[in-house]
Amino acid sequence: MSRVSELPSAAGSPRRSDGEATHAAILKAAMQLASVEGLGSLTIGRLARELGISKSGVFAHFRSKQRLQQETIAAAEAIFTHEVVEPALAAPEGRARVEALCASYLSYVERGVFPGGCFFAQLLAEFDGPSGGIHDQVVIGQRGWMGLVKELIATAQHRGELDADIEADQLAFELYAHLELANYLSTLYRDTSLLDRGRRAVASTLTAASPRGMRASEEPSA
Amino acid sequence: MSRVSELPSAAGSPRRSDGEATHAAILKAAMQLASVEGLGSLTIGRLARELGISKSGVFAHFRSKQRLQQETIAAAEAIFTHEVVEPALAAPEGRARVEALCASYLSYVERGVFPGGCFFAQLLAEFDGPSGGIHDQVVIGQRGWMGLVKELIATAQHRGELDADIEADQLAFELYAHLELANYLSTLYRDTSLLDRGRRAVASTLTAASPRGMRASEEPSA
DNA sequence: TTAAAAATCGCACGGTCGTGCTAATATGTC
DNA sequence: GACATATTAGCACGACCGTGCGATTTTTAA
Repeated sequence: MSRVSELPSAAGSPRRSDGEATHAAILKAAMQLASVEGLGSLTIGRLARELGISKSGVFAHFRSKQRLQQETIAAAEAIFTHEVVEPALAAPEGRARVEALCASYLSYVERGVFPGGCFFAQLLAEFDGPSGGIHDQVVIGQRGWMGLVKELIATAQHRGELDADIEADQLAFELYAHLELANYLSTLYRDTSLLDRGRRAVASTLTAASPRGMRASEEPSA
Repeated sequence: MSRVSELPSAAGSPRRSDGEATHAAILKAAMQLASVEGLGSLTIGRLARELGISKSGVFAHFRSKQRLQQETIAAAEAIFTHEVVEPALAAPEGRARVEALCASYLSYVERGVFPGGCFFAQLLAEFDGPSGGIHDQVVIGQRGWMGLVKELIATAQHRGELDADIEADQLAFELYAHLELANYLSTLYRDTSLLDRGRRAVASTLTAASPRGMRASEEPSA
């Protein structure tokens, strides 16, 4: 579970403890840098400079730049899962869990888990062009996120807590859109209060998706 | 009106016709490249290679890379205004104009006016960090767009075509969010049918924002 | 304690970047 | 047609990029 950075390397290499620490330190710096300036401006020389080690010292840990990028994404995924997905799954199944996921995402942006806002929103915009292997990795991650949102919505619908006549895909799109733009604007303007627009948008979208007959009172607890 | 690329150069230089043509060709290629791979990977050498002219030939037209970036953004703004804003302003004032703006934006993405989707969505994500002068230019452009959406909404509210109790800023945020995500996803998956999610999201948001008493029938013409 | 191997460094390579400088060439004006 | 000058090419520079290689240092297991 906690062994994240094990892409297919595995076998004949007993890692040394100091090496593992450096490896982790590099990935941490890489995630911060990439979340602010994008994976594209993630540079081996720059990481080395910032960490006070040599370029070769950094390079030796990933034997190509692509590998460094992949591991950075994987490490960020682990953090995202821990900071956003797991807290939401702790909420009771159904509509509450949908709300928890949205709240959890906005809080993750607000707390500055990554200094440049949501790590994956950055990726989404950066690799919309077919830029090789990274593009596919981004698509897979995106699909997973969208799938999760949709799944939680569908469950809420089965429980009668959201209008079952609304396509889950469509509702997922709308919630996702609010989360993303809240992230972008709050990052661009460096103003976390903009996240409240996202919160209100999520709330009003969910209100509009309440099952028929449960309307008229706009909010359950306002 | 059509003289776009006149940043403060103006005075003592009567441009020659061939030079002006090259200048325009460079900007065209620059916009295409930047919309697909971002302003960051806009490179003088690469532009030269693609256009079959020398690096110095490109460089001479903008006397710094920053200037090239600024002019590229300015040129893209002109196209955006022509392709999105002006058609919307041709629609009758009020709610219709709000709908026209959203439709016009999504159509602009769909038609592939820029090969990498919306030029400014790319910028929004790329310069969320404080990366110098370009950042400010992006903020200004963003503010202008958001202001336009908000203004059209406010007008529709004054005319009683949208619920005046909803904050115009909030409604603008929600519509904008749908447009942006539709752009991102359709670009990422290279599937323009994803834009229909945006269209439906816009429609349902506007329906939910209809003035009180005009509800119950979900769509005016469905 | 010693030996194997992992971690790190220093150095070098070819490539591309942005940017100057000078020289050749094309255009538009008188 | 000639002259001024805008345009473009050619070349060089220093900086940084990713990547390889050998030497050195540090950890760890026998």
